[in-house]
Amino acid sequence: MDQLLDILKKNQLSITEGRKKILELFLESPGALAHADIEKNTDAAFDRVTVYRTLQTFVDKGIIHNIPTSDNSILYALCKDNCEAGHHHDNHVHFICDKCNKTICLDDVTIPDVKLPKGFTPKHAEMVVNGICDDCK
Amino acid sequence: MDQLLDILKKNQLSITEGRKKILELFLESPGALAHADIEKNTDAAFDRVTVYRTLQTFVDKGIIHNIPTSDNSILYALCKDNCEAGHHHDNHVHFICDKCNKTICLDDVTIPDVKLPKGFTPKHAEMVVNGICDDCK
DNA sequence: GGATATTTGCAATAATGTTGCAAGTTTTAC
DNA sequence: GTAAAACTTGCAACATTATTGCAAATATCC
Repeated sequence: MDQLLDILKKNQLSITEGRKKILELFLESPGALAHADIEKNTDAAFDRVTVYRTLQTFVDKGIIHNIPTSDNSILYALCKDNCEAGHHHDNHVHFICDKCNKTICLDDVTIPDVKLPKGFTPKHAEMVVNGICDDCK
Repeated sequence: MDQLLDILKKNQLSITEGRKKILELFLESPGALAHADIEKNTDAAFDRVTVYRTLQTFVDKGIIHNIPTSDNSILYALCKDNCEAGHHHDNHVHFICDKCNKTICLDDVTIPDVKLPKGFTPKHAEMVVNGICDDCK
């Protein structure tokens, strides 16, 4: 309960119904959420625009991060505590289950470094693995 | 010139203006292309629908593959020769330059295996690295 | 509690992607 | 080479997804 307000306050965001509800969804969800999931789970209580803006705000503040997927749907997931605005520590692997279609943050699996060709300087890496998750095995 | 027809024939596709032109763009381009890039570079000579369908056909045949990006735009890039329908060998890292915004296939950099938690079975992995490319360094 | 700042919802608009179908093109078979 | 069959294209209509301006509503600050 307090965790919600805590996160919003720490990021200097006004406390509003929409932000509380949407953040709650993320805290409850084991995996990542798409915009559509959020609309569904809030019974369309909030305008689509509000959802878009809230998600964008959360991304800007580093509360959530987005996950690239092979089918190019937009997914968002909670960042770990040590994420700060503009400085995500989301260098973990994301797993998408082919069966239940859930996206799971594997917080303990860090993305390995790769050796790039000469002249290339890496800044950030993303890694997404598809397969069968623990629940569906 | 012949390379174009070769690829189309090998994949049992009819030779049409649209397919030739779009495939030519991929052969000429050093990096990945978005649907918008293709429309721009063909002077809108082909209907949007045709471009969508052509890209889909190429993906189905394994001529091109799509690349997940953090900003969830859809990018397509040529597959290496050994790609076959349904069996892409595109297990290489993609690099997106923060400066010139180009996406480059690092064909020689294979995606490393990661150790997943118990219960997770991997099927396929994607890896995208952001940074500065060889041209912009 | 009231002034200020922020957020929301609505409306309009833009961008993106999909489907059915008739017309046009390519391929195949003769 | 030609005609039939198969496939591809363009158009129109539609669906979905995302963005912006602005007035009304809400939250914050004092």
